[in-house]
Amino acid sequence: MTEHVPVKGLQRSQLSNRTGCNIETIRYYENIGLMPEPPRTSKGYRLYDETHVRRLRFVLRSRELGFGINEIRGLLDLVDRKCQTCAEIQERTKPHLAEIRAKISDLRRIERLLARTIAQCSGEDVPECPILDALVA
Amino acid sequence: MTEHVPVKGLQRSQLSNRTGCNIETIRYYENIGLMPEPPRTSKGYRLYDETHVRRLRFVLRSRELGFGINEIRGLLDLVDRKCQTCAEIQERTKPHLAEIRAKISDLRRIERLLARTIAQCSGEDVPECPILDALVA
DNA sequence: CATAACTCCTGTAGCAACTACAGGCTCAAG
DNA sequence: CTTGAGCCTGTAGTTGCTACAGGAGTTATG
Repeated sequence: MTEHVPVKGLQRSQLSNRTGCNIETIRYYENIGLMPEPPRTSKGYRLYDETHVRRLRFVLRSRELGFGINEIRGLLDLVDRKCQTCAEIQERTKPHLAEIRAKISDLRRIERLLARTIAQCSGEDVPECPILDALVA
Repeated sequence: MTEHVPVKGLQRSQLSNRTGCNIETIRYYENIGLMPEPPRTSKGYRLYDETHVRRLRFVLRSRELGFGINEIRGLLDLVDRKCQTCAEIQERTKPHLAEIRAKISDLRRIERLLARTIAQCSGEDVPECPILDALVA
């Protein structure tokens, strides 16, 4: 009369499939407190539900948008406290956007430099490449 | 009659100052084989010279351009073998440029998304922010 | 019903590319 | 001669995962 079949709920692999999140990463997010500890079966298996799916999607989406773990922690805080306002969210998001724009312009600078250098390179079988010269200089 | 004054050469802090490289990073680069082991004084102090300055500058410049440690190892290999050709260098550099361009377009996608979302946000003191909605959806 | 194959559990080690610290010497100056 | 700086070493921490080892439970097939 033991209930060895999960009455309802998703196991880790199912949550993984639903969200596309690596199965090990789920446990990792739990360990660092981004995901709440789910209830367990009598044998200790994790049992997730739709709230976990939503929360994990939130986390994954935020990561995709380049938020760091701590930034996400902050966003989740706002969500959990349920007293978020547009103003608060903007406050967190705008500096992040600024960071991303800074990264983009960094990379574009690098791109221009690299492209220019490669263009100077004959691509022939001769030694003394202008790319290396640019690196050494 | 012991020579306790370094006859010639730079200590770690001086190499650090000349190149702007963090002093601990220098030892790190030595450990992983990007920098050669320098000669030592009788008491074990490292003694660098101008070749080390040049090599470290090469490494730092390459890092700035976004090359990973292993890519730099490859470039240094070419330099050391002294048989590099333009063609070889281009071969290593072009895929790297492609990577950087890919990163840029990723970031720009994120930037557009984030900027659009923030624009929808009233910035007022009301709850239910479209940014969070975008994240949850 | 036995056994193989699968999933789950835990803790821990590894990746990049550093950075920082602890504990011990050496060295130059006052 | 003592003080403080700078050097030495090995090791741990950082961020965001990913992967493995070793054990327990569960499912499928003969």
